[in-house]
Amino acid sequence: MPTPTDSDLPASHGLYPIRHVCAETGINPVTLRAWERRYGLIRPLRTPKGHRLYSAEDIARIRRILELLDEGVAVSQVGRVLQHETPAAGSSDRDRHAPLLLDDAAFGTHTHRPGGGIAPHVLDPITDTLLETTRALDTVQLERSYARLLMRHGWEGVHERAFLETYETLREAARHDPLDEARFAVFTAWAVSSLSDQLRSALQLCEGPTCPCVVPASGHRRLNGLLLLLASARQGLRVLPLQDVVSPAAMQALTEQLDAPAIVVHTPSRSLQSSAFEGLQRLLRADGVPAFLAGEGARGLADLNGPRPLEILPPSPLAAADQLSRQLLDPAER
Amino acid sequence: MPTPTDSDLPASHGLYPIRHVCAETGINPVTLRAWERRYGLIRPLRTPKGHRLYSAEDIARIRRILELLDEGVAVSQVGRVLQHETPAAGSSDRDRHAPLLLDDAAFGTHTHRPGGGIAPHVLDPITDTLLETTRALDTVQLERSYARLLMRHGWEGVHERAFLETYETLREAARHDPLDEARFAVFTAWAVSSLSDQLRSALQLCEGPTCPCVVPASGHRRLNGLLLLLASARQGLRVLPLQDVVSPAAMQALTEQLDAPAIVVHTPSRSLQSSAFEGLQRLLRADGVPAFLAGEGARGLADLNGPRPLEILPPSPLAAADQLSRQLLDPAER
DNA sequence: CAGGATTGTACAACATTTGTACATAAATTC
DNA sequence: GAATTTATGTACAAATGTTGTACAATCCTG
Repeated sequence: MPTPTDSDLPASHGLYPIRHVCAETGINPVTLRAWERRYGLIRPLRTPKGHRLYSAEDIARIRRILELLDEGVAVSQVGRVLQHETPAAGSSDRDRHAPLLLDDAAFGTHTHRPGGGIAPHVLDPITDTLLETTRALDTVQLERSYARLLMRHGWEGVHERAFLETYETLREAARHDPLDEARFAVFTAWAVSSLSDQLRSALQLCEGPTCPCVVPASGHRRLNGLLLLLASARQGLRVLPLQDVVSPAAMQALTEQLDAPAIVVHTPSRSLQSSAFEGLQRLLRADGVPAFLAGEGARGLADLNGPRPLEILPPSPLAAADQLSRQLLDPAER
Repeated sequence: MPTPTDSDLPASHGLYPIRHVCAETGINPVTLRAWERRYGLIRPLRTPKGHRLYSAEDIARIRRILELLDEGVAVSQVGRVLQHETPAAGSSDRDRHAPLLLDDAAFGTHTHRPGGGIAPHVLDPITDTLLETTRALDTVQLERSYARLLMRHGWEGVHERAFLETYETLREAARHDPLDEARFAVFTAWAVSSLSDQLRSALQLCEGPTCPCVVPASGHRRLNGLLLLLASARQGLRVLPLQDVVSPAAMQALTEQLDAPAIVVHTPSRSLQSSAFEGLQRLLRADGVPAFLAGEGARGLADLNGPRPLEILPPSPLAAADQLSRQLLDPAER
């Protein structure tokens, strides 16, 4: 067994003690340890007694860190950058340079990997991307992927079809595999939050009369409702989102108070507690401003006869939004 | 349609502190902050402690702003121009740069609104403001008011008490008056959306292991759950929000896949369909990583004996988040 | 020209970041 | 076994940031 040469490096193993690394890079050992402790920037191997052993890659990584620092990146953020620079490196590497504690297991390698998992290729390529990214269960990654898709294909391009298609595909897959169920849950949560967010932004730019919209609070129609709201708001229609559990009385009061020109009601899921469902029926049957019926089940609700004018919107959220805004917005302002 | 630059978004995912941005662009940090405060020209990300982090895009945007200023455009108008220039690129971006706050305009210490105050002053003044604003049923205004409160009292100041107090007050009022029910619905919808949005932003800065959190999908505990998630994320804990309808199997799969150090379960509403409720019980009874129980009813769930370690969190969402992050995050000098 | 809004900057009071120092214990080297 | 190096935890301090408030110089506008 060759003893490590005294003065210099045990280069035979390619592993260097901290003193060598510091001499090489000019960093104070204390700093190097602080980086490791605080940000997990480098995670050297250890001797059985705990002494650090840096590999050549570690040193290269440190050099890269110095570059980034020089560039002005905050030390606390360097880790994130590096993580994105070396996404596909072997998972062992990833473990080693993870932030402080353990790290997440998978994260979206997301290079077009047609050999991949769940999705057959009949699907829209956009859907494919979304699905692929969702597999990693990393919402931040999902966010990025989504932003990129938006940039490439435009809002309509992504939401015309792919968005709901992704949702449905995942929903289907969720039936068979618990992990897919988890993916479905994560995607749904993210989607709802993202759409709500966009809705809020879009509404800031809307003017004109407010139009209360009753949309499903839960269930698989929820995204449809949100898409309808968002698409309408993007056209400039100032919608006011309400969940389908509001009482008819509240809706009436609201409509009056706001002097709303119309209300929109999205078909609720069948599973909705019948009390709420009946509430909606009662609302529609009551007198008042015109009501627009959205969603696949709209036709079924249109039979109610009452004094309130009812109008059926197309099943596609985007198309429905088009028609809505066409009828409710003053053409002069657009 | 060929995309002009199909190159991926920012090659550098670096996030820069304000000092670097200022050195780079020559703007006084004070000015940069004033632009943000007054016109929302750039809305950088924030570290959990509130330090600004500018992305490469942000810097590019600042350069563009300087160009416009040079062209003679008024600072106050730059936002409008930019918004027009960048039409449909991710709406979330639009939100990030939306104008929001007022400035030096001395908004009085909220003594009396000329519109006639109804709320008795036993309530927190912050609550009072929120209630007052909610009366108008205008979410955009609510947004502004909220932003102002945040500025004045800080996030904790607003959410420690006032936020939920407002919610409960409205919920109570909703029982008696349809219009108040409508207000309650509007406030809730807005609150959920706002908190979700903040959560998404906060998560972008979180590192470390992902911690799945089961929170109520609906009902009056929903905001509690969201607050817990958000407060935790603000401390740097990378939570993964899941609604309380996920199956135990999915949770197990998820936990394994992510190699999560623990799971968090917020007490569901009693009204939760018993199947889902039992699912949670089953999940808690199963073997696995430690589970933290949050919410007022946590104590009631802790009796289950199973192999999984259970720990009860304080009922206040903020306090719970504190404890959570203290136990799950690396104790390195925070 | 007076009164008001715009807009860049200054300052105070306080919090965070981050490199480094120190004390103590343990390992390594000679 | 003495001298040196390292690990770990705690602690600091200087630089940097943050918010709220204030103010002066401009620029409008009637």
